[in-house]
Amino acid sequence: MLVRDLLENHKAELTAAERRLVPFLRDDSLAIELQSITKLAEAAQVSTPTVIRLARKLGFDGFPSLQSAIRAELAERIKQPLAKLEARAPKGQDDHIVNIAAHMLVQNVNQTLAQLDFNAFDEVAALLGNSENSIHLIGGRITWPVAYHFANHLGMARFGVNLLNSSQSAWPQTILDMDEKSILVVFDITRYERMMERLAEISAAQGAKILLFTDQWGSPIEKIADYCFRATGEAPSSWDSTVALAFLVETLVAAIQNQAPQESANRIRQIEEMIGATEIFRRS
Amino acid sequence: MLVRDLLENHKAELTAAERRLVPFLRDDSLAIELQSITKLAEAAQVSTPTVIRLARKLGFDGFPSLQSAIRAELAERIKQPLAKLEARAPKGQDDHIVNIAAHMLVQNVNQTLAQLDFNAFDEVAALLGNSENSIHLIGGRITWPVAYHFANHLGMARFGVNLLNSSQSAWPQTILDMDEKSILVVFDITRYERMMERLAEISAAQGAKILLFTDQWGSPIEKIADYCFRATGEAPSSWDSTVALAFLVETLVAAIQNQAPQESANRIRQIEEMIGATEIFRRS
DNA sequence: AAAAGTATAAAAGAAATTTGACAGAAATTG
DNA sequence: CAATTTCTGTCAAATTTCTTTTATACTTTT
Repeated sequence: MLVRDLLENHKAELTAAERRLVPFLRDDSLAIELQSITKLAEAAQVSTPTVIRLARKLGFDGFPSLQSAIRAELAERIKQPLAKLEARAPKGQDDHIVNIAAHMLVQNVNQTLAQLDFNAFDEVAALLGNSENSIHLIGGRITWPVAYHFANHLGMARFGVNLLNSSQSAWPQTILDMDEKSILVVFDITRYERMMERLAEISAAQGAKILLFTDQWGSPIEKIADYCFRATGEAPSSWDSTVALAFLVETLVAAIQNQAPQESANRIRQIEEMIGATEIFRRS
Repeated sequence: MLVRDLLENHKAELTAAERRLVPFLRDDSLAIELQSITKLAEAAQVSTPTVIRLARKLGFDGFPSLQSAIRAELAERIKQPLAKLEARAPKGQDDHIVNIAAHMLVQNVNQTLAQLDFNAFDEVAALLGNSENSIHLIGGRITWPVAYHFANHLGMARFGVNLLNSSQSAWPQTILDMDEKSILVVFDITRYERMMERLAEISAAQGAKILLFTDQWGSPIEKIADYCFRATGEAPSSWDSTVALAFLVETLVAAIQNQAPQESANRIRQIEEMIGATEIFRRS
């Protein structure tokens, strides 16, 4: 039962001083601001014993219990930027791995969004969309497919996209080309790979901008990265999920495309034509 | 100056354990929930002295100062009545592309789950987990990274996983090897690729089982596939999202691992040891 | 091998809560 | 209107909880 409802249920028993407290318990921002019983009492112009007496009347142990109940409710309310997934496995299969995974997915994306700096996101989209900059991408053991996916779509939107090979022998010539007009996009999640850190350091020294995609723990590359996005990757297996990373990447692609819808459309038409020409693909 | 900015400014000085704390300081709901330094430390899996060191590094007296700064900011943000419910994306950014994309993601996964045959899912997991079967994977222009991702994880769980190259010159020898003990995993979304259909037909003729991952419209390969999963891929760009596909794939990996947790654990340990031996990766 | 970083645990310190006693105010009642 | 009851605030002391310090051992990195 929510604290609001408790207040409603007990309103008949409340005394004048206690009623003065009610608005302070119902207002979210005040609940956050007024951390101690003393501050709350002062704000509501009552005494601290009155606060405790009210908490007891509502059925709590004392003030801390009441306060943590309020906070838990507030946190729960703020927590859901994403709608919960609806689908369920039939017949009491609530604990089917698919449902567990779906649950984790929502959590991962929620947490990723919670940490996302929208301004940085927009800046990065602008940076990557600007074809004066050359883009180099590198992924790790697990994240390489995501880097490929990103490179694939970036390549459809613009020129100058280069996916680095996982074998380091091909790196030197790429590094040589890096300058202030270069962006190195690094995907680095646990277990963080030392060579990627080196690559980032060297590239940064050449003047390249570093854009890092990492996990909830944060790669050491964060220290030198110009932009950094963390994507939570909890999974019901021993390995980390890269779904939230893929989500970020696809959304960046969408943002870039939306920046220059006209150019984008042109380029897509050209690609489509080329696909038709090479006849690799089936119609429709 | 906001705590977020302080974190950004000091990110170069932060150590690994301190970085682990960052998401907990940036996420609103966590800031509300985690009241004491002890709970925060436990949640972020660091020690309480680490929390205090970070607080000092950011310029605060101690943990309480840091915490009240965070709460003050949060209260300020929540205060604006309009933004009350969505404290996340500030100032009417409801239509920010990230929010739209998140919305679409949920829809995609919901639709994918609604269409998912749980029995088929379990059967496929058993099939793929059985190391008597050899597995061949093929992906298309857009879906190749997902195929790679799947192959990557399957390869960590078992032997006999073979990712087919996108260039068809290498296909014949693979096709030759296919028999009743073979499984061909095909990723085929619009624009459906004719060569993949051919490959599936030939493989089926050889006796191989066909497992198809496709989009909401359904690839023509569905006709000959033994198992078929549809993953919806609406995206706020001109291209389709493969996030729901990646979700299915990762969940299958989890299901396979859960079938034989012991073997899995052994294999993982071996992999970890090998990683240590080759010294490619940084510890922890 | 040395240095930096980190966890643990115990102890000290600080802050907040709670208690209890009491007195004054307000409301109620006869 | 006076007596009574209830409510409330003040204050100080007791208690509890939380934070901070310190020292040590262990791990990781250089």
